Amino acid sequence: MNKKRITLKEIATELGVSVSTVSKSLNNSPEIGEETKKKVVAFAKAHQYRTNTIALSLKNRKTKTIGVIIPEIVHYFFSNVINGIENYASQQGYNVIIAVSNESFEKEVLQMEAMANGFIDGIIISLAKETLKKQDYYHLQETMAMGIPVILFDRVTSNLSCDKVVVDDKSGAEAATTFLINKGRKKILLLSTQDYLNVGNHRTNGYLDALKKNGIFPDNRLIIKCNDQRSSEEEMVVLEKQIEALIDEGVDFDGVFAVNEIYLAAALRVLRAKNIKVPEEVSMICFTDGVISRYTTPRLTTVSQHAEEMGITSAELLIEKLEDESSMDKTITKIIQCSIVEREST
Amino acid sequence: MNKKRITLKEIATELGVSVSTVSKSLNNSPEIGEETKKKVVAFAKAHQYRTNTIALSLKNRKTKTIGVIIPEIVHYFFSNVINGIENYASQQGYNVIIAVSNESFEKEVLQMEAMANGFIDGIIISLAKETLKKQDYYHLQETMAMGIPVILFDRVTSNLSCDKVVVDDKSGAEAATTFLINKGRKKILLLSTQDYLNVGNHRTNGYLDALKKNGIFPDNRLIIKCNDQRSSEEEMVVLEKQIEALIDEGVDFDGVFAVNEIYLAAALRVLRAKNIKVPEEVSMICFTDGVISRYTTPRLTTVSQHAEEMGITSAELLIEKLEDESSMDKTITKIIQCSIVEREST
DNA sequence: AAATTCTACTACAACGTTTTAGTGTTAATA
DNA sequence: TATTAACACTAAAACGTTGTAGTAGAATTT
Repeated sequence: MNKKRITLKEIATELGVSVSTVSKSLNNSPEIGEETKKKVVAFAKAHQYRTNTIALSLKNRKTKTIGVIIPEIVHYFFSNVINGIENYASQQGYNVIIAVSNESFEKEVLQMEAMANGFIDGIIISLAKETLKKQDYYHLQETMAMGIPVILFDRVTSNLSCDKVVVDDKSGAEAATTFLINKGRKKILLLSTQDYLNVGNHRTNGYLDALKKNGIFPDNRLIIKCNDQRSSEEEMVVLEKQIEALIDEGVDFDGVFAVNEIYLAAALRVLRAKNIKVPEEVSMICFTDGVISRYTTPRLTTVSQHAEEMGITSAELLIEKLEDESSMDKTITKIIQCSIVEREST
Repeated sequence: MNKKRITLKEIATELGVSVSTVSKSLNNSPEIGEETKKKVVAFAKAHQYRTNTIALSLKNRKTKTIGVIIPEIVHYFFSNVINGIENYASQQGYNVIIAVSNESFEKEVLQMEAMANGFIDGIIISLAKETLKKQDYYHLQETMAMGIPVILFDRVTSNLSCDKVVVDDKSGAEAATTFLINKGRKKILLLSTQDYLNVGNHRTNGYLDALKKNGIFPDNRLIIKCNDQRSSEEEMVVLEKQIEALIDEGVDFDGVFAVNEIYLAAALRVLRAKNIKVPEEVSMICFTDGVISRYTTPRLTTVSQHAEEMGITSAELLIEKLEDESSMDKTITKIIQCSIVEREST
């Protein structure tokens, strides 16, 4: 029960030397004689001296801690990004503080302020849906003005001038759609989100481009834009009903492209209920290479966004900004390419 | 571009008063005259004064930050626990630092040391598989000896005397098994883990107890203990092969109880391939009320461990220890009851 | 008028480090 | 022998707060 950690001062008085001597000995400074150094180091080890990081931070104005704000943590993509960030950061001697905005603008602002006042050297953030809808970025501008570097990932905005890491959503969607077309599919159902989410927007554009390049005229009845509500459970029921209605109305399709695996899983459930064979009759592909895709029957072909790589890249960008003063001025946007993971649904 | 935050000292010289006057004014101390207070507060607001948390932490020896170490973050259960912790903590004005042990003993020790030397007031941890196998808890004892409160959750050990939050795994498993028995099933396949994971152990015992209480003699061929390897992808292939072999050998079963949803999803794939109807011919239930269970066909009936509640409870326990000195001596173990979420697989 | 109490402040130590600028010795150089 | 250099160390400031103790001057009491 040592309760209290020993300090430099205590070691100093105990050993009859000055505080500076102790500090320098422990930092192996050439100013101190070998004898003394040995003595101090031995004593420190024996008493389990651990340098007080807080005092250090106060002195250096660096905390070696980076803050991450994400919309959700129970989420395959975001938890993978965190994983990447945490991996790279801890390897570089940085701690990671996590905050969750829960897709709420207000909470995002609160969390951001808490962080900016707190222990962090820089922030990595993916914007909440509400923030994107509101287009209010004052809290971000404020922390940037305080000299705190901010990295935006995935959910970004062009209204902010800072480093960004994004997925090449459009070309990923184009590739996915083209993938289905190359399998001979022409009537491809798109399950997307509302347009204010740039993610959904880009993916829809990629889909349309792929059709155009292949001389297929888009059919509006085959484009469903899900109304992203808070409760995804209910959202799914609505989506399933929509797809069912489509089939009942006799709208025909031979492929499905969804902007996330949940939407595609919902579609798959409907098709199975209707006894439509996948992939024979309908070929399916989606964004988010998550857990669901691996455990449905058939397993889903997906577009992987390389979430972990995004995390690592974001952390790299931030830590470079933190360690190299001169990198503060320029802002970089890194684009992560998607890749298709083929499974049984195509 | 304010770059640097204003300090008390700067406000003081600017206003021609002392630093203490500024500090006291901002803390609304009665020692200071109303006039001066107003002046200081106005100036501070105008210059966006934000108190420096690090200096405060150094002074108070409190960081208002709690550390969480989990085996994995891309994991439905753990990310939900984090969610609970983060929610409660941020509501109580605490920050949350996350570290991932990746199921490795070595990394757990490293992370623990980093945290103990760092910015945290207390630690919430779920032990890595390797740690449980090794049964080496020195790093935990050491940080506890330093006076840092530690809360263990889910993956706990009786060798450590500290607060714990656990799921009632045994009775949850018993309830799940009984649930199948009540549906008229007698030959229930158990998919569990190696015994050194107390979690798997408890659940196996719950399963056996349920059988015994219902006068069913356990069949060893119906108990599969998966070898938990690093790569869960390969692990699944092995498990699927095992189940397939079982069926091919003519070992008959009419129910499956798995200790997590991945195992059950694997089983479901095999049954579908063999054209065995779920739930008509085989009734299925598993632990982990995660995303997979909601999107398979049929949806899986599960035992929910109330992960978020575990997180909240852990955070409550820790914060109480931090804020109330007198609570430091006694150690509490909180047991979270499971509950069954019935879906289509039973 | 002298003593006491308020009022409205200020000075300074402390939290635990690191770092810059010394300060005596002793050894080497001119 | 006087000067300089090297060595091994110490003192003190600084990082930004807060809280305790102290201090003028005014107001009140005796």
